[in-house]
Amino acid sequence: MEDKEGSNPGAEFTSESSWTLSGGGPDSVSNGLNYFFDRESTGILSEFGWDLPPDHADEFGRFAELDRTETRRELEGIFSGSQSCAAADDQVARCSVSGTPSNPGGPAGMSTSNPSVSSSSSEDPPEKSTGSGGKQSEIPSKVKKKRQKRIRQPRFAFMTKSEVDHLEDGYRWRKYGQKAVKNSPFPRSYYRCTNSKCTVKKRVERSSEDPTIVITTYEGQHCHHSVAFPRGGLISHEAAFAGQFTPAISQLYNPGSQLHREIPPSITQSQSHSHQAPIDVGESRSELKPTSEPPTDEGLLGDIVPPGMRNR
DNA sequence: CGAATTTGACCCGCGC
DNA sequence: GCGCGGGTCAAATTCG
Repeated sequence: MEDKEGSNPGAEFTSESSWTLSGGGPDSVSNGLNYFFDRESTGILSEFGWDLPPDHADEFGRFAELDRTETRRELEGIFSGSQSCAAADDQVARCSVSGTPSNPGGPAGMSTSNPSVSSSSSEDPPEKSTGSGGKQSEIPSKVKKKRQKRIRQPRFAFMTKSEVDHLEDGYRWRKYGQKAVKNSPFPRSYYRCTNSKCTVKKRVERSSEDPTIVITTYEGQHCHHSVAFPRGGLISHEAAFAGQFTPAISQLYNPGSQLHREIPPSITQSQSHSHQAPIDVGESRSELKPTSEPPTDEGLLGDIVPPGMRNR
């Protein structure tokens, strides 16, 4: 079986190591590592709840809100056609966030407005957790209970060059499903945060195009601390994050700007991976394009604070 | 023994 | 309206 992600407590999980995606890994896969950010990814951060200065947000705010349909389609499109992503540039990946269908305010709202919004979209789903939606086996196959409508929450996908599927991100996840992915020999795994109050989910799959690339998609925001970062550290992490991020961003877009909030869920992993990058889940495949000149900052995303911590 | 994972079935939404 | 594929559930199984 596989080692459970996040199963290892923060003990050996220094904020630095855990959130560092740079290919620092002992066995980083040969090629380069690091990851790259581009406009989209930054926008995503914002969309996902990481506040970016307005100007920045605006600058990177090309993340149009997507209605559920688009969202889903884009997302699926990207994944099913992950080739596009991977193909874009074997070294580059991107991320994106999809809008929250049920949330009129849309992702944008939650992003820059206020910290507490984190729950705005990620909380409403009374749909699950309680299993409300669903038990079906317990009912006669003929009288199955209808599930509640699925409520999509903002998503944030990352492409990571890694040999392991399970990337440490400081949270504990419970696998609740696995599905074969069309056009891909690799299955997609579904995980849910083990925190009962947390509705965050994530999907993990490998790119059919490049098996070394792991695509991790997060949905929702954590409402608790990560295992890796039991408490505090927010400031420092923030600072660190901003400090490390800004350069990269400014490098590409607008110097002087800085991130204000934490980082998205997971972007980490402790094992072998050579690089990771966010994927724009909300963008159409056709728009996926490699970043012109990806920064090679190894610490680019080191020291990140998961969204969930922002509420602290 | 409790927790996590596996796995098949079922539901839902979308495209045709 | 139908079929397909994604996403989720939960019983069974495995693991610590």
